[in-house]
Formats: sequence, structure tokens, C-alpha cells
Amino acid sequence: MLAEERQQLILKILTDTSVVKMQELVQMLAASESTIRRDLQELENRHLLRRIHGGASLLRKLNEEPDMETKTLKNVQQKKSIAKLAAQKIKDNDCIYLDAGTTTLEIIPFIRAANVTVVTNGPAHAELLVRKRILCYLLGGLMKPNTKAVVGSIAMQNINLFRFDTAFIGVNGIDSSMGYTTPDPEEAALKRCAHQLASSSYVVSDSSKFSEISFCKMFDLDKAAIITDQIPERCQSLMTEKTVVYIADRSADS
Amino acid sequence: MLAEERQQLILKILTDTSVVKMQELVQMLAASESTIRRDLQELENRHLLRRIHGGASLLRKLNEEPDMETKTLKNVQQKKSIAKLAAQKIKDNDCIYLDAGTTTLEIIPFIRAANVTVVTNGPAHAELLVRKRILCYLLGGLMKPNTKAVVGSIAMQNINLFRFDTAFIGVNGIDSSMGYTTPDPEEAALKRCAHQLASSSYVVSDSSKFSEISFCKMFDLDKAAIITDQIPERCQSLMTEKTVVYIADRSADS
DNA sequence: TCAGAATCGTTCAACTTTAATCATTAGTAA
DNA sequence: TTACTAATGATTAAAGTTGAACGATTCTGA
Repeated sequence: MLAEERQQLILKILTDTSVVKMQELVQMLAASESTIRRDLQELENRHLLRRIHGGASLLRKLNEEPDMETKTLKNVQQKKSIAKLAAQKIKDNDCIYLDAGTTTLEIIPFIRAANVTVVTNGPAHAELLVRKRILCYLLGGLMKPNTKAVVGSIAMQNINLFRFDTAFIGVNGIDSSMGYTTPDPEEAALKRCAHQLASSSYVVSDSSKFSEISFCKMFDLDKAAIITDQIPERCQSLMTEKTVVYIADRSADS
Repeated sequence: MLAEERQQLILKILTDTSVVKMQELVQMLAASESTIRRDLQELENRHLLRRIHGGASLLRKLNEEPDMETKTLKNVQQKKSIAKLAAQKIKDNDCIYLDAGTTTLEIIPFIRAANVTVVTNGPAHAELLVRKRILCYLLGGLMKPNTKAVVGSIAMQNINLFRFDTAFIGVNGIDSSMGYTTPDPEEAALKRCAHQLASSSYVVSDSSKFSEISFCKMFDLDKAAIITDQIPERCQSLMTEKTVVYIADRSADS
């Protein structure tokens, strides 16, 4: 096998799996460890992957430091099932808005609809989308250091150039009286804007955000449907009264 | 079999398989290795395929093409020394524009100046910058699948909101009569804009781009200084006559 | 914290591919 | 036929690629 083929294969495998072990590659490509090592080195130099001890990983895993709740396997599965359900809301030829954030990022691998156009304020989202050959517009503006989301007046100006069939929006708090909330005023403004420009809006969130209230209000509960994995007992009736809630079936994972 | 036939066949085989080995071609076309080699050479000169060690591959493979010369370690070192010199042009409190592309990406690790603000159309650049706690604005617009640069009318509109002390711009061709050139019209327009908005512009490029001419003209030679690793003998006088050239000292690597 | 295990970077020799050169063959026109 | 040119095939030194060895480094579990 030629070096070129091997390297293309490595990239392909990585796109599917996000991380890959040295030994797996040695087996799959039937080459020596030295050779794989050299391939990885070269691909890293070309900024096509990132080497890690024992293998390689995709370039940018949004948040380097895994935040508290992404840690447990349980939560990963929750997020994936939420993401899968969200992706099913996307129809052929849709124009959608995809908010920056880890939950919305998970949606991308599950998108099956054809001829979709996506607008996003998450650079990581944009890169994953074009890798999947999905037409993608990125909003301009100030890049926030911690979340790497694009925000600010330029982003607000840019987003108003579009209209969406559907918007998928992340939140930090869901409360029956305060509605949807998030810590950063700039991000809140952008999310509100996205919601107003969309025919239908979905808030994607795991169940830990219920009864939480963050600094900035985005909009009222009834303005968007919620896609989540479960509703805590204590606020079940309050929620279903005020808005539409879709519960992801965790056993339906791929 | 005529040379013409053979070459057409080679291209046909390549279109089907995307990569092909030397030995396979020798067998399939029943010609000597020398002949096949000459055919491949000619086809490469006509930009119809790309030769790789042990065979040939399609030109625009699915994913990555922009940096086929980033391969050798030698070239990596060249790019790093160019990048280092470029970074030294940045002073405290500067507002700079950083064009998308691999050469400009290398500049970021070498930035030492304090309180710098950077505007870029490369999402990867933006992420690296905020990781270094450098204030960064990303242009919005359409994301190009192969280079992952942001381009188009929105990007043009966004960039005009800024003024720069210095712009660092990548190119694909440097020619004494045609000036600086690049393959994509959209990118060319953006680069031209960046240059016009900057007090001073630097073109960063390794020496392989001299005497090359790409599809779209950006601007004339004298409009920007060049930062490179060396000038080929044949165009040394032509270049130094028409513009300012900075040569990076390769031994000054960190 | 420590020791053992796994992984990494470097070096080297065997091997393969390439580029350059030269001899041979085929085709062409006088 | 003969002389000339272009294309092909063969040879060989140089360059590139590969796998294995080995010490250095990092990870892991006690």
C-alpha cells in the first residue's frame, strides 16, 4: 500500500471514530508501528489531525478540558440520544441555524437529510459540517475564549441576513417562570435573534438544566420546543403545560 | 500503443481508483517502467494528476490538497522560519489581519507582542489565537470545503468594518509581471480588500511560489513586501527591483 | 511516590522507487 | 536504402521508504 493511501485511510477512519489507537491502525493498515508513527507525524505537521499518547485524534475537540457533566459515559449517551432525535427534525432542503455548544455539535453526525444548508456561530461546528459535505455559513464576530463561540454586534448583523426553517439552540437554564436562560448577554442576544428568524425553534438540553436559572433570559418557555432525555418529576407538569417537550429514547442509539 | 492512448488510459484508470501503483500501470499497459514514468511526468506537468512515491493519485482528492508541499520536514522548517520572521513584524497594540492558510497559521505560535488584536477568515487560526489569549475577530461567510477558509459577500462586508496596521496574506503565485495570484476569485477579492484596509501588507510565501502564476490576480508586486525563505536565482534581480523582500534565516529557528 | 509496562523518538540497514544516461528500436522523408 | 528524429527500453547511482532495534519518555496501578 502506498503512503498516500494509508494516510487518506487514517483520516477517513478518524473522521468516523474521532479517536484511534496506534495498535488499531497497525492492524487495520497492515504496516509497522514505525510507519504509522511517521504517517501520523506528517499528518500532524499538515494540521490534519492531532497526535495523542497511544494514537491520534481529530483536530479540535471543542472544549479541551472536558466540563464536569460531559465526563460520565451516562451523560455522553444522553447527549447522543438527544442529538439523534434533534437531527431527525431536519428535512431535505431545510435551512437551519445551529447554535454553538457541545450538545448541538453532537447533532451533526446524525444529520441524514439531503441538501441542507446550515448557519452556525461555532467554528468547530462549521468544520465538521463541511467535512460531511454540508453547505455551511459561519457568522462573523468576536470569538469568545472559553466557549469558542462567535458573538457580538457583527454576529448580530450577519445573522439578520438569513431566515431559517429550524433553529437548534443550547441553553443553561430552563425554568417555568424565567424561561430559557444563559450566562452571557451577548450569546443570549444572538440566540434570541436566531429564534426570531426561525419558523420553528428547538431548545436542545439534557435534563440537568431544568429548574436552573442563569444570568440572561433568552425568551419564554412557550417560544420553543424542548428536546431532552427526561424531565425531572418535580417540574413535569409545569413543563408540559407551558411548552412542547420531546423525550429522546435512549435505547434508540446507533 | 501510442503515447496518447496510454496517457488517456492512465487518466481513466485513475478516475476509477483515485490512486494507482507504478507496477500496476506497467502490467496493465504492457510498457516499460521508463515509459510509464515519462507519461506520468508529462501528465503531472499538464496538471492532470499528481505523482506520489510509488505511483500517482488524483489531483483534487476529496479532502486535502492545499498543501502538497508541506510534506517534507525541510519544508516544515522553511515555513516555521518564515513564520517567525513574520511574527517579528507585529508590534505591541497592533491590529492585524491574518489570512487563512497553512503558512499564516504557523505565524501564530511565534507572536510575542502584547495587546494584539487579530482579524482572520480562518476558523482554525481563530481557535489557535484565543487559545493564546489573543483577542480575535472571525469574519463571517461561506465556508469553503477544501481549504476551510471563510469567503464570499458576507466576509467582504465584514472585513470592511475594520482597519489594520498590518496584513499577512498567503499567495499561490508570485510573478514579476502578473503580480500576486491565487486560484479562487472569492479568496482573491478578500485578500485584495485586506491589503487595501492595511497600512502595510506582507505576502508570506515559501520560495516554490516564485514564477508561478495562478488564476486570479490579487494586486501588483510593489503593493506588498514579501517574506520568504529564499529567492530562486533566476528571478532575484526582478524581485528586488520591484518590491521589498525579507529573507528568513533558517538557522534562527526556535 | 515508585516500579513496571507501554509508547515515543531516533538511528540504521535493507529494500524500493526515482532520475539521469545511454543504447536500441520504430517511424519518416529524401 | 540511408540518414535523421522521436520514442522506448535498460542500466545505475541517488533518493526515498520501510521495519526493527534501543534508549528515553510517559502512563498506570499499587
